[in-house]
Parts: sequence; C-alpha cells; structure tokens
Amino acid sequence: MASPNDTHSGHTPEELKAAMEAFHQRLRDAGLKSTRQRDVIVELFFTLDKHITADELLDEVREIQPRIGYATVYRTLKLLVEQDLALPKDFGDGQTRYDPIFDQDPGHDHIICVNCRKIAEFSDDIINTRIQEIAEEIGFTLRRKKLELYAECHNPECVAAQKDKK
Amino acid sequence: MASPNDTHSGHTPEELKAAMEAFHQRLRDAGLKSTRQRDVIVELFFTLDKHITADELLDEVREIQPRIGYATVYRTLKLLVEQDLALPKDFGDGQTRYDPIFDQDPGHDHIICVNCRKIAEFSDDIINTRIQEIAEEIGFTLRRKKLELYAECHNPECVAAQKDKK
DNA sequence: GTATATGCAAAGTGTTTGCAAGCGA
DNA sequence: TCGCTTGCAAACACTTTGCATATAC
Repeated sequence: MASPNDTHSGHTPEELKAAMEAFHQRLRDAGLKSTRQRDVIVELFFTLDKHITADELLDEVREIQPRIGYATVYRTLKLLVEQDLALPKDFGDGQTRYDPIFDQDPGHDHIICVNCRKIAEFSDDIINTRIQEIAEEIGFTLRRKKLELYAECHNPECVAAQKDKK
Repeated sequence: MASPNDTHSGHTPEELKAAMEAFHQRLRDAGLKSTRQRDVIVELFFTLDKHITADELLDEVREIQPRIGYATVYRTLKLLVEQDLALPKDFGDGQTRYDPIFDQDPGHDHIICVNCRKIAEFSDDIINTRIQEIAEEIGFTLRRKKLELYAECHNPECVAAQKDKK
C-alpha cells in the first residue's frame, strides 16, 4: 500500500557512511580523484537528503568552504548522476532538483500541491510492480521511472489561501 | 492492460475542430483576442499532435507565416498551458516539450530509451486507478500526473549501437 | 478608440565550458 | 610529475520581457 512520508525519512549515519564509501569507490573505479570540495558537496548532499537545487546546495556548501564555485557544484552533481548516486528531477519551476540515491533505495515518488507547492513523498508496490510489467510488455528494460502527481492538498492553510484568491 | 502506441494515435478532424473551438472559447472567456498568429500556432500544435518543442513548432509555423517570432510561439504555448490545452513535459534534454490535451483525453505516459532517446507511449488503467487511490489516501485531490519510464529499448539498431560503444 | 498582441532585440535564468593555476595520486 | 580539479569568468541554450507598432474587438 501507499506509504506517505511527509517528512523525509532520514537516513541513518550508517547509510550516510555507506553512501560516501560508494562515492569514493566509484571515483576510484573511474580513475577520478577525491578532493576536499567533492567530499564537502557530496556529504552535504546526502546529509540534507532532499530534492535540492544546485543553488541551494551551493549555499550550504559555502558555509563550510566559502570559496567553492558553482561550477564545482554543478560538476559534482553531474558526476553523482552519472554514477547513479543522484537522480535529477524537474518539477516545472525552471530549476533541476537532485535526489540522493542510497544503496538499494527502491525510490520514492512525489506528489506536489499545485497551489502551495508543498511536496510529499510516497512509494507504492502495486505501481512499482505494474510499471515493471508494462516496460517488459512494450519491449524495454526498465532503468528508472519518474512519477509525479500534481494535486491540491487539503491543508487548511492552503485551502483557505485558495478561497481568498477568488 | 497497457496499450503501447509507438506512433501517435492521431486525432480525428472532429477532435481537432473541437480543440480549436475550445481554444477560441477560452480566449473569449478570458477577454483575449483571436489572432491570425495564434490560430496558426494552435492549429499546427494540435495537428502535429506530438511532444513538440517551442523551437520545432516555430519551424513549422514559419512555413506558413514566416514572420512569426519565437516570442509569439512561447507566449502562445504558455497561454495553452494556462488554459489546460497543453501539458509541458521535461525529458531531461534541456528543452520543454508540449503535449496537446484534447477534450477528455485521459492522457498517456511515456517510455524513453536512455540510449537512442526514442519515445513510446502507453496508457494503463491499473496505474491510473491506483494513482487516484493514492492521492486520496494521502489527502490530495489529483489534478494531473507525470509518469515517465526511462529504459533500454530492444530495437536491434539501438542494441548494436550500444555494443559498439563498449 | 482602446486594450491586447506582435515582432524584434535585449535581458534573464539556469547550466556548461575554456583556461590558467592548483592539487591529489 | 602528470593529469584530474578548481575557480573564475565567459559562453551557452532556452525562455521571458520591454517597447514601439500593429491589430482585433
């Protein structure tokens, strides 16, 4: 069944450590270097653990290493995406957001309120299973999916704000 | 069950006419004007009936009205989106694509080959129903969904091209 | 007649790239 | 050392906006 999680589930320190290790391993495998900047960016990225924009991440990163440039953040995010450690998302507001992928993370989906822009997450086995079947039926091997629901939330504040508008 | 449709289903002339009428009606309702340019753009948009980019649409439009500028195309597409006659899509290649919405169109979803970028469409009732249920369970009223599957297609050409790469 | 729409060019926005200097393996 | 990385600024690609002119209602 659907398991909504409004707040981000929050990964344990062990999972964070595993993610960092995975990152370093992939760097080595690809013959790339581990640097102070990359570590700061990636660790923050996994720690914050939310659909973050490059810009937001840069802000956080600069609190620790003020001289890091946006190019480095963009390049690191691109690297994470290539290594399947991050998933780019586009919710239609012009900026790409990135979701960290923890090992074996089955992935969650999003439901976005079209009014207040609040984002909730959910994960549903029926859908996940069905999607897999469909890809096979059509003759594809599924790699990943993107499922976003745009809806109106029933949050009293949001409902009231909508009423006022009219 | 899933009904894949590689080629676009193609809407009948009646549906096209209905879409144009809907467009004109919404213009009137909003106190906006019907112009030669808008008609050309919107008619082509519904006729071509595919996830088109602003750029591609402009090319087509200019074959009929060479002096139309891209600003007009962008503005018209934005108008269509506001009027729920078009749906913006982002497949991650940097450009926004737009899908026409025909009246009562239940909407289709996309499966995109991560290698050759070929896009196929499908529609599945199990998923559509389940999505509706989930939104309700979480306390949202569903407005629209975005479902994209990224996968590897089994097209011989594509498979071969991938092998050559390695 | 008047408010909206157009075409053009210029400005914006988010993201990528070129390059000299810096740094990790 | 040697090649990958960084920071900066400039370049980019797509989209939006300002403004004078044109046009629909």
